[in-house]
Amino acid sequence: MSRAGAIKPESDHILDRPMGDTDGIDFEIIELLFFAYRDFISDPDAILDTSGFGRAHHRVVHFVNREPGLTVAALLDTLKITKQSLARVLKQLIDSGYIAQVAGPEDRRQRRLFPTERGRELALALARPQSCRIAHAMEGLGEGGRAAVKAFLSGMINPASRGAADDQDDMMEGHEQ
Amino acid sequence: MSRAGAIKPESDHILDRPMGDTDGIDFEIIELLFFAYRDFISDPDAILDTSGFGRAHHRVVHFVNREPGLTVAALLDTLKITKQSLARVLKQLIDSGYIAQVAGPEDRRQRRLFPTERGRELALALARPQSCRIAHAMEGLGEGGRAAVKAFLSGMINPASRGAADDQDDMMEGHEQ
DNA sequence: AATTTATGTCAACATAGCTGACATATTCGA
DNA sequence: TCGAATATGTCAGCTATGTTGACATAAATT
Repeated sequence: MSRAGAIKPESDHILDRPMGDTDGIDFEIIELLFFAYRDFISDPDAILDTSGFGRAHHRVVHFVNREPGLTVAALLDTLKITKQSLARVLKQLIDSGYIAQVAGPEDRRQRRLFPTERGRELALALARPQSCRIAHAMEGLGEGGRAAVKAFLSGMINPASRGAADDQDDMMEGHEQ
Repeated sequence: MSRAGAIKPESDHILDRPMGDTDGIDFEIIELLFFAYRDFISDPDAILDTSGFGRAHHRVVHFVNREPGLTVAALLDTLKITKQSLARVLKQLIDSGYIAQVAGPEDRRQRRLFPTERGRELALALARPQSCRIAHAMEGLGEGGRAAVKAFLSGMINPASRGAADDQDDMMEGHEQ
């Protein structure tokens, strides 16, 4: 038994009872998600530290490798950041030879983004430990369990922000290409 | 040459084939986690924006409410940040009356952290939409599916960093009373 | 009494977001 | 054809949140 017994709240109305699963709130899953995601990104973070890049670079390299030829606008939409924010990391990735730009074949204002071999290797190196972690977390789950995990994660995503993860259902403004 | 010109790939060896589930890497779950977590924290973010706090405050308020009376050292260990980083947000939360400090009953060097009523309300308000999102993502899953989700998330967490989420198995150095 | 521990604090710095303003090339519409 | 809209780039500065390193203080430990 730990805490909270002997301390003396002064006048400030202090609460010493833990916020538990009263109120019908699922604190267990909330915290599991927090810790799971934190450790999930710690793997690539360790690699990135050695190469001088950060998480922002990771995301860019990842999505460019997943959808070569995507436009800057599409990438901004996926990442939900501003172009000024993207510009900083994208420039570094281009200058270091991880990503290349090609003027759009039809609309030459566009800069379509492609990975170089180097960029592909980086993306794979970053994804590998994450995939291992996922495989480990999945082991012991049957087909139904794996399906449940996917359904759960999909259900956590805002319907509007369905990005590259499942890109059927690409509502109205499909003015890309 | 202010901008990178009419770009042409020429010699730079560009890849135009998507990085797919070749290589045995589970990109689908990697991306589902990315989008799920991003939308998961967008709910509290929206609330925090209106109250002048950020994600860092959210985490502090959350864990202090989950374990009233925890020490600064314990909180640092859970959050895995430096004390200087914590100090900034903790000071604001104390000054605004969301969290109170009480000298430890046995070791008076400690500052044990407790939520005020105000702090409890904030923590609940932040947790509520997240819990709703989780409930929505879980609906349609049976008992087995929910268990699979928990097992999966637990399996994603580093064994060493088991924090408040499941605190059985609180290995050796249990000098935290 | 000396040391260690728990915490606080100052200063400087890095990353990665943001807004606002403006430039340039290209496409599109009147 | 010309002017407006679009896709992108860029400059400047701000904020939030993390980092290191150095040092201060009070309380516990030896």
